[in-house]
Amino acid sequence: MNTEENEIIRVSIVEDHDIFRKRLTELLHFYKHLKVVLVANSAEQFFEKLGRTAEDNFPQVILMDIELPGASGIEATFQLKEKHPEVDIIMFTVFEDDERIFESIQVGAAGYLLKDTPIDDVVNSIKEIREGGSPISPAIARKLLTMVKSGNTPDKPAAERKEVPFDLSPAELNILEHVIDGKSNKEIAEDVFLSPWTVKTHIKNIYKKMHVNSRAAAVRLALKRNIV
Amino acid sequence: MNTEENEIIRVSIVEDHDIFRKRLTELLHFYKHLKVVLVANSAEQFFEKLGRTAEDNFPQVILMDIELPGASGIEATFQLKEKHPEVDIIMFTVFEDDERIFESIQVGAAGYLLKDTPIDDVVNSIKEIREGGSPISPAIARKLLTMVKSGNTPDKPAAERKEVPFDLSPAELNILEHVIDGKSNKEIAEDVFLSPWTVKTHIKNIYKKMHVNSRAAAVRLALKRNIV
DNA sequence: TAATAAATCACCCGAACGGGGTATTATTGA
DNA sequence: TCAATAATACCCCGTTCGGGTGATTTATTA
Repeated sequence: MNTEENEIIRVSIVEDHDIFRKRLTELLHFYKHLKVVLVANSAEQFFEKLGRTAEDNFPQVILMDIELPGASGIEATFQLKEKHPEVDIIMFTVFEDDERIFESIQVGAAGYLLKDTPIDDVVNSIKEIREGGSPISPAIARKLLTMVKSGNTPDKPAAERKEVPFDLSPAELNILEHVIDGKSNKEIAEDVFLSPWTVKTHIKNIYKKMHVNSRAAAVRLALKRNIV
Repeated sequence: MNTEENEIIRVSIVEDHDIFRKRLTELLHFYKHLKVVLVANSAEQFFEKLGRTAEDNFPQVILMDIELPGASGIEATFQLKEKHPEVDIIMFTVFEDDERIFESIQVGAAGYLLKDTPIDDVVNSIKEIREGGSPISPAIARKLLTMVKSGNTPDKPAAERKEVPFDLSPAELNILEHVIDGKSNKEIAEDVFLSPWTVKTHIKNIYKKMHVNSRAAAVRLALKRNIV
């Protein structure tokens, strides 16, 4: 779409495994149309460094490990996409985990590669994703096909996909449901036997966790992601 | 699963394009672990020949052209799977057609390959499908990924995705979408080039039609009923 | 046990919301 | 053609919301 032949693509690597991260960084340095602008070993460090990054050095493509200590790569991807939807994210994993593929797609990752993908393919994927593509390892593609066949799709059954995103507390989850029902804080307070102030506090915390700032947005997100 | 190293796999080809069919047949003959037991140029001929096939010569894997004259390859796959669910079917196509991918999967095809797939990959796919895999061309895998991302899944039939309850006017529908996006009246007004007062009036009318009295409730109803 | 985190309650403020009106134009359709 | 119906715009008023700040209590766990 927007890639000139010799444009330099700014790449970022988020990976906790020291050796893997170093080797990958070194390898990418051999490709002169790529520039590794930011390397982090955790989501926290990534965001911390990102905050100190100048606009013209902002990463365009991020290779994100799906298994990160602390905030997972999926959570990090979600947060990043909220703020910077224009950034392309490729998830990296050693696993062919069903759930995580869909989760990654849902939070906005466009690509999904196994860690043993040959470096040339990784580099091609970076280019491809910049052009609007969705690079994906063949092994994962097959998995995906199987999932689609069995109807195990993300928008579908709530029953089969049970986990709770945004790690909302039980109380928060409960209150969120009331919000979805269109109730006011006062009404909710009466229902759950809490002070309206407390309900309000909970809702503020829910907003923070979900990265929204209104009831409508919270309802939409909650329903879209089936957390009710 | 059930493949011994030197088992001979019986393969069938259903393809109306004469030259392509012949070339493919010839190519497969070079692989001694494959045996082309049945070649047809249409679904009708295929079933006709199949009826006269002895049990011990029954095809185990079928390479089926998706674009057949008369009954399509999808229709043929459906019928064949009814009678012989144990047969593995790989759909062959020159197109990367969205609908057909899902249709093929739905009727029971396990693999989906582009016709320009290198012969070696075709042969590998035949082996793979016998082992319970789902061979798929990378280009198609990407398409599939995009489809899953956009939620354009076959399980949500196109029909029920479209209906518009509450007979909201186009303007109201438009504004409702903005509400679902969590926007304020003022923001919506700017987006749709209307006065905030007008937006408010519209929203009040939307509430009346939907029998709700808050944004959150409207969002929930709209999403539950797929108005958007 | 000491430090931390989570849950609860409280207050202020400005902005946005929802509900009740009224009025002016099209547009249409009987 | 004339009446009904949208669509548009505006006002008032009381309520609710969202954000910021901070206190107290209760697990939790390091």
